[in-house]
Amino acid sequence: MASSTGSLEHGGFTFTPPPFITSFTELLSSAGDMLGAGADQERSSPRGLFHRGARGVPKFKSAQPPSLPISPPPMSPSSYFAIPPGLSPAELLDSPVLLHSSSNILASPTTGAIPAQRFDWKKAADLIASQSQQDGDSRAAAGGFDDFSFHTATSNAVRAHTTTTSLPSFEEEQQQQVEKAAVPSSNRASGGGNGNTKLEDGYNWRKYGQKQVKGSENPRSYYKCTYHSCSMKKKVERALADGRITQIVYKGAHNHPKPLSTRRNSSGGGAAEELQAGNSSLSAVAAAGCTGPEHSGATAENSSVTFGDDEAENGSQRSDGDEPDAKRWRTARTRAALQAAAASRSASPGWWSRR
DNA sequence: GCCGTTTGACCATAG
DNA sequence: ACTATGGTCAAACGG
Repeated sequence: MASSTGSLEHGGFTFTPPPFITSFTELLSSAGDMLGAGADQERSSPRGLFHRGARGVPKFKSAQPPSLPISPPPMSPSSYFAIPPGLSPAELLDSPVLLHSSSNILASPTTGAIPAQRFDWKKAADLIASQSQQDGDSRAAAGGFDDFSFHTATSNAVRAHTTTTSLPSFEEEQQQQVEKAAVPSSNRASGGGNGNTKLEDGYNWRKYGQKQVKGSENPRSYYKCTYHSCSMKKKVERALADGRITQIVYKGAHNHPKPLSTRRNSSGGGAAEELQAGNSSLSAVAAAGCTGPEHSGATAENSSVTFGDDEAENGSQRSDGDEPDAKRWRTARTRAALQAAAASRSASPGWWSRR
């Protein structure tokens, strides 16, 4: 649905990208481009800004050179970000807004952690200004974002953005969100068995792979939502140096509400606690659709669901959280694995022939 | 024993 | 057909 590239609205807070921005990645890439990265785009991204993924669907590909920090446009952040009257900063902490910071974009992906206290707008502006000068690139002018603004909204849940310029792929079931973030490594899941896999978005994730991707010095981790039958996945790129997350790409959609955060996992506070403590950090959101992936069955087709509803849903959701589901899922998976193993022992092809 | 991460290998797709 | 690359799997490992 067209809304997948449309406005973001949450709790009276709306983000409407300009028509020329067909995806947040593009937006983010544009930021990099404006910093002079454009000339290196092809080099840093062998397959271009977007590369073709499976089934010919354009997939996100960051054009950001590995060492180039994502920076905000050289304009006053306040020009496109403002807290609507009646909306407290605390509420914003749970709103899927997009913010830029000097080296990252602050936002809430699906839940929205906005460590506002960590963000220094002036610093960001100064940085971008200096970088623009350094590059001598006129594209760094703020004009590119003139049409880019946050709007405060009053109520209506979803204002489906009926732009007709959305990419077909975004109209399909899969939604991808790209986040650029800077997350203190101390907040990250601490390897081993008890890592907090909730990260900051309130969902439970299980890491199922890691790769060193071409064109980036940062390893990319692959996560799946542990919720039973949820197809949501995300890719997280983390800086080797400090462990900060440099990019998060969401793929798919949650088919369940956000799990309750009242339960603490073995590693300490849950996502909610982290958020409230303000030391978590997912920073940017770039929802490919106006619905967050957390919406039940939120496909691009039925994305006219409200974030507000989601929040309400989260507050009153059933008590069986996702942990049991995760366990069930795990158990089922283990069982399946055992069965497969048994089968392979009797038959012959190994696990590698599963496909 | 449970549960999540790590890691090497395999597969799919694009060029 | 071949190569490069990204995505996924699952055994091994560790807390």
